[in-house]
Amino acid sequence: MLDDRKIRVLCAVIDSYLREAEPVGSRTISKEYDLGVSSATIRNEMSDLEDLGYLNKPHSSSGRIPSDKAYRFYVNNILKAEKIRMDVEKKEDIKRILIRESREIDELIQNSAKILSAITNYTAMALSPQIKKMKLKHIQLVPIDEREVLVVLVGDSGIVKNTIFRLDQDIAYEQLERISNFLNRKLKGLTMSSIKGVMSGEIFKEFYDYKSTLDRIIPVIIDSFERNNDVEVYLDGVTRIFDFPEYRDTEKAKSFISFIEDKEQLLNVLLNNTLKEDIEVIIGEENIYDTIKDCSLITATYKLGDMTIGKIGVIGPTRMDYLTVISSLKLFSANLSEIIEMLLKR
Amino acid sequence: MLDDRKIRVLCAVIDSYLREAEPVGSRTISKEYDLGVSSATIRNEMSDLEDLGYLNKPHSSSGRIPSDKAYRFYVNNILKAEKIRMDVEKKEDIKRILIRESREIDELIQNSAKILSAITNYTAMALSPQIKKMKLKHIQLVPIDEREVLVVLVGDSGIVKNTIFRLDQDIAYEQLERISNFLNRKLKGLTMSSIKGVMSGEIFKEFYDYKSTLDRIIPVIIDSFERNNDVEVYLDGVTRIFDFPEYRDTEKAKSFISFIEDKEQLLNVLLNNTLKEDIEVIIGEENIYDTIKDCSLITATYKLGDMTIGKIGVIGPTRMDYLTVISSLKLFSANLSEIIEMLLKR
DNA sequence: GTTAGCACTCTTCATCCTTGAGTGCTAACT
DNA sequence: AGTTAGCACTCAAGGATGAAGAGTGCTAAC
Repeated sequence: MLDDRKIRVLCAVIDSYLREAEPVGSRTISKEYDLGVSSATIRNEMSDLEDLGYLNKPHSSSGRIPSDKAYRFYVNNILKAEKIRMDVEKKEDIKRILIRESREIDELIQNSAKILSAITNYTAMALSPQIKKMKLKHIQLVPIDEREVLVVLVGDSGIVKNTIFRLDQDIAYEQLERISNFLNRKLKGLTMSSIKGVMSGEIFKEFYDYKSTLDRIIPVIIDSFERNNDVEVYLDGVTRIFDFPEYRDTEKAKSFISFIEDKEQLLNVLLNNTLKEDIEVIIGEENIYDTIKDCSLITATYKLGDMTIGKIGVIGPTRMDYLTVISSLKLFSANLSEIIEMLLKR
Repeated sequence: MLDDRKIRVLCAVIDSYLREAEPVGSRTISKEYDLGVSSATIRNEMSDLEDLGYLNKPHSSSGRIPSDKAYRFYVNNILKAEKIRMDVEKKEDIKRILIRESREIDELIQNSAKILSAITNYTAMALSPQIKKMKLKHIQLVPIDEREVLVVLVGDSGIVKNTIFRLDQDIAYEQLERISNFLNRKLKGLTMSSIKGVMSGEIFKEFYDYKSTLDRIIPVIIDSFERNNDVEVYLDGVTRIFDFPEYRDTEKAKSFISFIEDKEQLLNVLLNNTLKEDIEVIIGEENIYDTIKDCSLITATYKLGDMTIGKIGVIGPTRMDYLTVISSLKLFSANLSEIIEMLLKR
């Protein structure tokens, strides 16, 4: 579709624009990029590229800037093909820092966002592990007093969730103990999200003696999962957006930050998409929210074993250093998965 | 020190400037505030007020704007004296909403910040209850497997803190059980912060049989308090700062948001100060951080019983609607204390 | 197909001027 | 002695103008 020279011109425009944040003229390219043709030829090529939708002009006598389509082409065809390989040394450096600074998983995720933002100079965000995907390692009912019971759920990633609930009738300590043991036997090893189905089903039949008690406790436990949408989103470097000339305008900065501050939208954006690819790049208009249609969002997943349990990503103007961001993210993706596994076996 | 007319002029300047955000001229005052004197007289008064440090001029031929000293005078002498009384109806409205929307304490605090920001149009922040001030209601050691133990601490406000720790030696279930009971007996009712002292002291003597086990467990529990500085800060309406003309400038907005985003600084500011007054007003230069020397910060406390356990506040430009903010905060302070008590007795 | 050359477009920036709001001072008034 | 009117002066804000510069698109020649 695009011949070789058009691609080289396009890449030159992108490269220049990524660095300078100014519309790129034909003369700039002919002087600074060794394409072996004159500015007039490049002018013609750029005109073609504009017709094809890869370049835009802010006004009739200005240089060109890359369109979303250009960035998409760049990411899919130029970057994917070549040179994104991991800098092993850098990876290990970061790994060392992360391990040194992080004692718990949430702290690890938060530190990752911090370092990622520092490395890339963009706003970074990271999702804490999703508890619904965890396997249950232990469940315990702890009596606090005659009327209060604490349900403690421990996941295999060491994440703990607890809920206190009150009963309208006393429960004997031994009874709780037996229910605790029973639930443990039945539920241990299941993923948190599958527990719901099991709980409402067979358990009652198998453990009929305690039906009246279970009747009261189980809804509480299920409810605790229902409400358990509290995946934490860690942000770092929010104000870096101000460093980009495209956000000099207060209105734009405001709408960006409003978006970032809205946890719900942020979760939608981070969780909505497929999780199929390890690295996902969403460019400008591809975003589902209008407020960030001039932003690009790049996310990577991290895993526990072979299960994807969380995400880490970067958001910034579409004029983004895709190469650096993507390679940084690959590195974080790998590191996080490794460190989490390590933390758990510690 | 200030005669009556000077005070009236000063109040007029403040009133006008709070509303218009523009330097106030003598003519404006003589026309819009019924002081019964001509603009020339007001001009003389304003000149005096400038000499006394209550007014400033952005440039030699502009109107005056109030200084920090003026706002301080206004808050201390004008507002304190009169008209800050609680709008009981409004208080009850808000109380109803808060109760309806909040099931847990943390949710309550977060919702409070949200509503406070919506009411005042400033950035609101709220501190979750400080766990160190809580009384311990229950402590439980839950065995997860042979080498792992979960320590669960339940505070009297229902806040739960847990830490998993690993032992280098197996512990029998019954032994844990007995330690658990023992710790409960010993520590229940103490404030979290006083536990540290007790733990490292007498316990060993009284329970010598378990010394070897306690030796390993206790440091972990203490450590969990040490690290337990994780008071949550909830923010809401961060981007409202953009609505104020004094923050049109991107640099200013950036430094404000950088400050707000830095949890550590924020905690310092919120916790550093005395807690003596129910309502605390910090104006401009009185702030300890340079980045917010053109902001005012108004905070209120909320209590559990007679113990102050948290704070809620508002931050914005020194040109702030002190009256509205202070009366709103009084109302939230009262509501929060009442609702928390209610939630706990539920 | 490529290139040089040129007319044309459009933004940016500096300069200049006008306008208007506001002050400070002085002299007259009560 | 305090108050006021009047006036000269200052300064910021806004609009108009014009030159400079970057860039394009087209044409004609290579």
